[in-house]
Amino acid sequence: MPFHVLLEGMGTGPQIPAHLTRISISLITTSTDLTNKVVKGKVVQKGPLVSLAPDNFILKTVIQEEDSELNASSQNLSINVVLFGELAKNFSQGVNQEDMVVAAGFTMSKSPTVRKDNLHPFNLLLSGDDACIYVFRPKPPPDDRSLLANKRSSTLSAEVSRKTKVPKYTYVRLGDLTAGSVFNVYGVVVFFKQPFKSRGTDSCSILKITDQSNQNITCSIFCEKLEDHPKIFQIGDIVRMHRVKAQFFKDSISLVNTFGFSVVTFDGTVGGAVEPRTSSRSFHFNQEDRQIVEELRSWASSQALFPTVSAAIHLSAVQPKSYFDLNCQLLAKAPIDSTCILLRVWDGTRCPHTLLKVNVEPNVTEGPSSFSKEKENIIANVFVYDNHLDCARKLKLGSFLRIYNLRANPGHSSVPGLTSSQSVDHLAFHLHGGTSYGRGIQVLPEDSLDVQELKRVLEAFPHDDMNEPFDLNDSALLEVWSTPPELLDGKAVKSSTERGDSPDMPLMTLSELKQCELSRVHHVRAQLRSYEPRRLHQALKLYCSKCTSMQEIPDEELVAGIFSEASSDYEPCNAPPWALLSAFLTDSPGSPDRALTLLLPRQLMSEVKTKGLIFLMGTTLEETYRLAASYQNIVPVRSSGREITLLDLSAPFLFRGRKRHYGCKRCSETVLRDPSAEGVKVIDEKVVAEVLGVQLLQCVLLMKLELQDATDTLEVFLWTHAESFFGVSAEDAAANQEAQNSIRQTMESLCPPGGSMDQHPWLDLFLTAYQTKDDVGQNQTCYQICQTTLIKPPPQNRTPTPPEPPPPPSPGSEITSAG
DNA sequence: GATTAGGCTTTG
Repeated sequence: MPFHVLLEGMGTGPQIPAHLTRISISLITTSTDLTNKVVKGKVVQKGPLVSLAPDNFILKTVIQEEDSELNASSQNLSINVVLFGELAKNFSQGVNQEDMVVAAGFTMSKSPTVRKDNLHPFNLLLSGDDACIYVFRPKPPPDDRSLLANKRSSTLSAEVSRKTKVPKYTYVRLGDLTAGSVFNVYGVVVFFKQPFKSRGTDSCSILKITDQSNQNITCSIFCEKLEDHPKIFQIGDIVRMHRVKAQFFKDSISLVNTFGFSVVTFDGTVGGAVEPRTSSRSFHFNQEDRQIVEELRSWASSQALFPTVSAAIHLSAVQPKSYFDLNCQLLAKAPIDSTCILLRVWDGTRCPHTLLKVNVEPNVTEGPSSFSKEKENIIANVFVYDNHLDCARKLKLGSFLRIYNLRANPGHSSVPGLTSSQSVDHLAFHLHGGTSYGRGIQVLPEDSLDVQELKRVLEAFPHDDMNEPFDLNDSALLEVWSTPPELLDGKAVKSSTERGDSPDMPLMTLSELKQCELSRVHHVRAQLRSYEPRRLHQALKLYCSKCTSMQEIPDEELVAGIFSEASSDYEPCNAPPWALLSAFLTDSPGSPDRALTLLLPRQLMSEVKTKGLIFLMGTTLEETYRLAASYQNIVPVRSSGREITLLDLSAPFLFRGRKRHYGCKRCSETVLRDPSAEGVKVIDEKVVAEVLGVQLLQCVLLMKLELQDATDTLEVFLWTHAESFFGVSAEDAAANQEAQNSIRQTMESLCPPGGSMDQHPWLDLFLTAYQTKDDVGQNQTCYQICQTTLIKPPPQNRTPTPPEPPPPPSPGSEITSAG
């Protein structure tokens, strides 16, 4: 188990093995022997958990060594730690900022961000079975002694509890409650009300729960903080509450939370994952709890306690005048008046009834003020009233919501702030004031099934380039970029731009731009002060248009490892009927004999070198590269059992000349099939990907530039328009030296190394602005270069750059580097 | 170790 919670001052429980010795972070160098070494430090920064593929995560954190007796110097006491896989997930869930941790089983790599973050020149990498994190926790209060467990990790808590004495919680059936006493209970939610502000100091949630004793018990939960309330999303959810007091009210027993109260919620779906939802920093959960949840689920499903059909429906199923729950994504919002906010949402389905259009001033709209026509047609306008305003204001654009007890209202007469007259059968949606019927809004967690389903549907909708240049969510983008720490926890907010429709877009200074509203294209003239990454290969990323994830190009070593592992695992296997198998032994010097196998699709054999494709098994990465010079398409394969399969998708699935093509691990379902399908004239990467069930990753360029004019400096991204900016495709840049040289020369001409700013040419650029928000609601504005094409001067015209800006260029296609 | 509310039969 790579992740342990240690309880301070306790002699029992997991311990750091005695053979491990601690070294100071400051002493880590390439020549340090890392065998059996650990480092200890306090978590001073914790980045978000970034999902690279299902069950493959990455997380970056910074730890700082605190005690000075170990330090040889006070230099380099803080170090970036990158965690992979399950460990990253456990860390994300179980470790908080300020926690003291010990890392073991790490490897090192050079820190690419050392110049920027001034941290240790190396990063610690924690991946694989040897990697391990120990977390120190203060001794728990007597009441919860030994009950610490890691959030959401039942196996972990089981591990911890086996080794420590656990005074068990006992749970009482709802039929056995007696007034005046405090109990721990489990129950199935049959009714709930979102938390609302009470007249006292707290918010109040009302829920009604039941269990096998068939009692319906009303619970009033008072908590000051919203996050401490039960995280109930729907009827049928299961709650576990500790320390609730039973009391009589109106001839029946009800429950109220009391001191030390805690609550954990589970989805009620039979057979679903038992994932605890809670804000508790520590709680305990073991096999017995899992069993209780599963018993309650199956009991509830046999009882017809509530309609099996969820109250949540898609917009496509909405009936006028009905009440329903809606799972949706928030695209924009605008205040209407002091009692009403407009939320613009979609769920990717088309309502059969025409949706009401609402005209709102663009300058009061948060998010894009308009979308493409097609998208507008499926966006629902939701008017949110009164007590729900507080919650609505806090919602972040892009978040996934469940809106409870929404009313589909025909006509516009009841809609405030409208001037346009619209036909009465246009539907508007209202979340009325009050909390009856569970009315309210919940933000759905990203990992919920509802959100996963929503994302699937929304991704199928054609992307709206005009308004959403960033298909990728910003937090993933920022993470790929090793962004400054202040942005690391930034949550994604929908981005927006509009094409500037004025042919004479006014030029503005950078400082004016910073004051300016979003949702516009801006025209600036500036010099390039610096850029990142300095090494071009680091600017190349792989982007999946399906799941919109962005990832690094796997490094050579990793890929070579996959090849060598695959070739050493060779077993004799059967050729599929559509291919000829041809195997021979290779005895390249210095390596043991290996079987090298060619698999030739029969139909393509005659032209295998010209337009064909071969499957290759048993070669090293280097051999594959060499062979790729002679064959049009090479798909590396391996034996698995007696079958032939593709390699792990961390490796390229296809070599085409000097180009390598990668597939998305998350979105591909690979299968080995005959590529020589009838009617295919040219076999290219798209055809091969399609046949093999691979979701092709697109090679993209991503750079960060620092601009400067007389008034200010500004950091901007160059991404979606990078290829047209350089006039070079990212794919070419990945495969061909000439293309790389061209980009490098361009960057050097815009930002001459070692030159003074006088030698940096002035650039006319169009920029789009978009916004991210951090957890405390602070706005972060980001910029991207758009619609700007670099026009290179003819080579004979290599004169020094004029210090004065060039004359204004024609719009749309922009100039300019005179250097 | 007080207080809050104690579902609902909808409405802009």
